[in-house]
Amino acid sequence: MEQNKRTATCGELNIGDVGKTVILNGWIHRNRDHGGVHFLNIRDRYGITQAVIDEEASDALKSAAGELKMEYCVAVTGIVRARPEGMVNPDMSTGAVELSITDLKILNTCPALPFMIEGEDEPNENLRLKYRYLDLRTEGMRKRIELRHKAAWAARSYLTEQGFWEIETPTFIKSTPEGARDWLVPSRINAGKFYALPQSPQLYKQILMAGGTDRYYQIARCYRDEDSRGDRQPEFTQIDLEMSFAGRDDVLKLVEGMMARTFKDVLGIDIPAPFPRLSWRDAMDSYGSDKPDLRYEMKFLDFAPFVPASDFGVFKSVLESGGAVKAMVVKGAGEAYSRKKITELEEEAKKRGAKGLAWMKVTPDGLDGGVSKFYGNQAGSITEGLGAKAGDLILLMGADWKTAVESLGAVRVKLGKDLGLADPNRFEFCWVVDFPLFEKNEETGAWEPAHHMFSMPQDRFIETMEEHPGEVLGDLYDMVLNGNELASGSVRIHDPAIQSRVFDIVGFPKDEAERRFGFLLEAFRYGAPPHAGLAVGFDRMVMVMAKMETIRDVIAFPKNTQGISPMDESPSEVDAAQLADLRLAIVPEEKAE
RNA sequence: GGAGGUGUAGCGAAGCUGGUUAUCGCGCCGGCCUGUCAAGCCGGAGAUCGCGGGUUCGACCCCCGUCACUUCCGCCA
Repeated sequence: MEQNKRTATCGELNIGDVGKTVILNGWIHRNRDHGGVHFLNIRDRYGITQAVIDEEASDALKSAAGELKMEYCVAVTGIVRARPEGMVNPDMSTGAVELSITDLKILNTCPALPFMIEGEDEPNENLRLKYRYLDLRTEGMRKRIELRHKAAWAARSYLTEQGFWEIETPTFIKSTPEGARDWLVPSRINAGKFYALPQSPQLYKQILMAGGTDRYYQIARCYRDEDSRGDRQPEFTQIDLEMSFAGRDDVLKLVEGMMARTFKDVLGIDIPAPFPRLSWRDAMDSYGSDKPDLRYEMKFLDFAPFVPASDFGVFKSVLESGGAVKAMVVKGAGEAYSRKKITELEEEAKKRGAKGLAWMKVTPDGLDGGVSKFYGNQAGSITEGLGAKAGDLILLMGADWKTAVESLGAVRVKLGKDLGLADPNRFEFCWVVDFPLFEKNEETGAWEPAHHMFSMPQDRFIETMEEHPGEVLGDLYDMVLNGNELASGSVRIHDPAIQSRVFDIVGFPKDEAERRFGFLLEAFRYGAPPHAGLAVGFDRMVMVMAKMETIRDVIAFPKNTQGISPMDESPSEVDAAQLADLRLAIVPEEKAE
């Protein structure tokens, strides 16, 4: 008798199953009691199936069904039957059939819900996080978690086929000065000493290369004690990889293949490779960002040629002091952008240090509004030079080069959003390469590593890099997708002599280097191979694939922006005995600095 | 560390320029209903308007402070 019944999922039943007796395990998604006939939508991970208790059902069954509330966990047994003529629901994958219930078992009950599963209104995020187990029952979360799994699976398959080994590296490590703050873990056995949680497996993967591993990857949890953002969590996941006897182009080619494979397997989308490459300088100069969104054009143009012949003093003095004047043409925005909306754009620019944002509109008769009175006499050559047409808005930014491009870049991003230029269905990858290796700290005047201290200067700079550190370009590369920095990597230094010179340039004391990561430098002395690698921000990648705005929506149990998990209320205080064990004491707030 | 936004029944929102019995939808509770699928109809309960202070005859509304959430800047190789 039992062999005639089988467990089915709520997503699989269709017209071919008519006549079968099946058991559905799931949750009461919707409950529609019509008095005579009673409909139940049973939901599980696979879908929703309508189950029916007919007028003719036994009183026992009817009264059991009367107990049901939303999200009760149930096992229903019944016979699959075709829905009556005209009752097929074309919006449901199982809409041609329904289950005529013969037996109903309540596996667990559920109180009134804090929010409805798949309700008309989305509850606020903190409530979703507090009841994440309910949120995970929604189709959206379920699909995103599935997508994440598939993306990890695709990456793993690809890298395995390419000869990579997945190797786990420690998550209790030595604190290293990498820029971001380390999370610290106190050691009980070695009281007074701390492990750090890794910001990335960087040092270990380089040591794996020294260990002859050749090709390593890891889907690695990383930890950074910095303020949260929509795309930043205190713990996050990277696809971390490293290759020996490889240079930049080997890594880029491999990762292009990995992206193509992942997008094909998960979304069925063909990603054309190779990806366009932009130098850091060109990316900044044309888009004002080292992670440009290439789904829309709006490249910056040089406005300097038009400055000398005008009386607009601001731009003149900018050029005299060695700055830049950049123009951006916003197609067809002349009408839509009132003074008020332009002020909003200006605010965006001011956040990045700009003093203002100049503008003018192109009309059939020339230039109008804003600074047009200074440039009207050059209207023809300006519109021609910038490729602007009647109806366009011209935005102008003058400042030192960095401030000019970065602030206009912020305006470009805001326009992209406001005007809906960023098509969510497009995926535009690019590489940004040739980053400067060193950056001057404006306050101290000291040279600092722009990325980290283990990245290789490009060959042509090595011999003389001490002379002009600011001009040295590194073998560094970022992968960018739709304005998101999705991956970052570099060719690493494997030569202790070069490493030592880099330490000198950034003023990193030898003895401290020895103390902090002497083990790595030591490893390099023992025939370490040249190597290069990269790490993909896995959460961000999945976020973009899922067309979400925040990585919290693609992480099963994220922290909120305050670093708190509303569900389990971590972080929490610990009791005195635990602290005593660790020989730690809490400094009262008023005494702390 | 800084700037902006939000906070009104379990949930999502409305509440105008200071005077309302604080409104609506969903959910919840009770009743009716043989075909719904966001079921429908009738009835009901449920709100110290985030918290504290102030101005005022009178505050959801104005002011000050504070807390929470959130976006952005700083920060984040």
